[in-house]
Amino acid sequence: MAGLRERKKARTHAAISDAAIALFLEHGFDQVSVAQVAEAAEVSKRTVFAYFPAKEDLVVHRFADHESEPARVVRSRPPGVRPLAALRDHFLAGLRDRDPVTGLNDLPQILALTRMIMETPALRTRAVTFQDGAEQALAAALHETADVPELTARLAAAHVVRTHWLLAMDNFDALLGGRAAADRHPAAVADAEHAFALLADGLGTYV
Amino acid sequence: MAGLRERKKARTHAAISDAAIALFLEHGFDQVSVAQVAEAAEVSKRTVFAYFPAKEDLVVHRFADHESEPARVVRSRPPGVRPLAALRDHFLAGLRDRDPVTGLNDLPQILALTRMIMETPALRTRAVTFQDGAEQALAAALHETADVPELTARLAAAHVVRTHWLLAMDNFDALLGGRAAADRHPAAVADAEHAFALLADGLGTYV
DNA sequence: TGCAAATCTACACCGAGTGCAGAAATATTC
DNA sequence: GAATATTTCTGCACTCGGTGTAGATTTGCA
Repeated sequence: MAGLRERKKARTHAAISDAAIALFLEHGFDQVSVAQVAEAAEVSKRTVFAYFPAKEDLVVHRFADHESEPARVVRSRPPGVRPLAALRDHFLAGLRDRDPVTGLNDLPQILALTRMIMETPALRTRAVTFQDGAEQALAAALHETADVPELTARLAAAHVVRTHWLLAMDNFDALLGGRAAADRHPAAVADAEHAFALLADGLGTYV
Repeated sequence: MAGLRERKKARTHAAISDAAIALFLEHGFDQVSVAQVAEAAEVSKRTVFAYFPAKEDLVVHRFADHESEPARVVRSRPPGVRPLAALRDHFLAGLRDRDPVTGLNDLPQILALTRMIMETPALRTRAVTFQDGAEQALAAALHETADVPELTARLAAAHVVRTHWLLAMDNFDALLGGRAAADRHPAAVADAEHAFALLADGLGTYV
C-alpha cells in the first residue's frame, strides 16, 4: 500500500504545486520563474521538472482529472437514458454543486485561480489541450455505447465539449462581474438547458 | 504606393518563411533551431523575430488569412440564404476546388506541410489557436446578420468551426493513407453534408 | 546494520525570445 | 545630388524554460 516513499512523493508534489500557485497568484504566472518556485518549495529546479513536465502543469495538472469525465458519464448512464440527457443532467448537477468546472464557483481562491488561467495565454492554451483528450474519450464512449457512426460520434463529442466550455466561460464571466454564484445560478441553468436543447434539436431554427 | 522599403520587407518575410519551411520539412520542426533558419535566410536571428513573433509562426502565419473566412462567408451571403447553408456551400466549394483548408489537397508539398503541422504538437496547438479567432469572428457575424441571441451565436460558431476542423482532419487522414484527392472527394462531400445536416437538425436522432 | 534502488541535487548545457547600442540602408529635404 | 533624419538590421549579452549527467542522499528491504 502507501509506503513512506509514495506518501512523501505525494506531499512533495502538493507542496511544489501549492507554493507555485501561491506565488503565481501573488505576482502573476509570467513574473515568477521556475527557479523561484523551486526555492519557495525548498527543492531544486530539477526536482520541479521531475514532478511536473512543464511550468504550466504546476497550475493545470488538476484538469487532467476531468479529462475523462464526460466519457465516464456516458458510460455509466443508467440503461434507457440517452447520452445527451446524461451529459446535460450531469452538467446541471455540476451547477447545483458549484463544481468549479462549470464556472459557477465563487470561492475567492477558485475565482482567482480561474481568472489567472483565463488571462494567461499559456495556461489557457494548456487548459484547452485537455479538452482534446476529453473529446477523444467522449467520442469513443459514444461510438461504443450508443450505436452511432464514428464520424457522428466525433462530431457530437466535439460539440458537447465546446458547449461545456462556453457555458463555463459565461458563468465565470458573470462571477467576475461581481455576481454571486447563487445569483447567477438560475440563468446558468437556463443557458445550459438552451445549449443542450440546441445540441439535440440543431441550429436549424436559428441559423 | 509600394516603396522599395515595403517591397523589400515583403521579400524578406517570404524568404525567411520559405527557408524555414524547407529546413523544417527536411529535418523536422524541433530539429531545426531559429539560428539555423536565420543562417539559411542570410539574416540575423534577431531579424527573424522582427518578422515573426514566434518560431511556430514561421509555418502557420498563412493560417491568419483564413481566420476571418467563415465570418466573411456569413456576412457576404446573398439575401435569403441562411448562414448555415452559406457555410456548408462554401465548404463544399472548398472541397471541389481542393482548398487546403478542407484537407483535400494532395499536392505533395501541401500534404507534407500539413502532415508536419499535425504531427508537431507546438504547431498543432498554434493552429488551433487561430480557430479561436475564427470562432469569435463568426459568432459576431451570426449575431449581427442573423437575428440570433448572443449565446446561441457563440455556440453555433463553436460548432461550425469544430465541424470544419474535424472534416478537414478526416480528409487529410484519408490522403495520408495514400488515397488521391479525387478518390476521396465523394466521401468527403457525403461526410460534409452529413455533418452540416447534423448541425442543422441536431444530435437528437443519434444520441 | 548494511546494501540496493530510487530520488534529489548541483552544474553545465541548449534553444527560444528580448533589450540595447551602434552600423547600415532607405527616405526626405534643400 | 549631398546632407540629414528615419527606419531597419546586426551582434552581443542576457533571461528563462527545459534536459543530461554524475554523484550525493534517502529510503526500502534483508
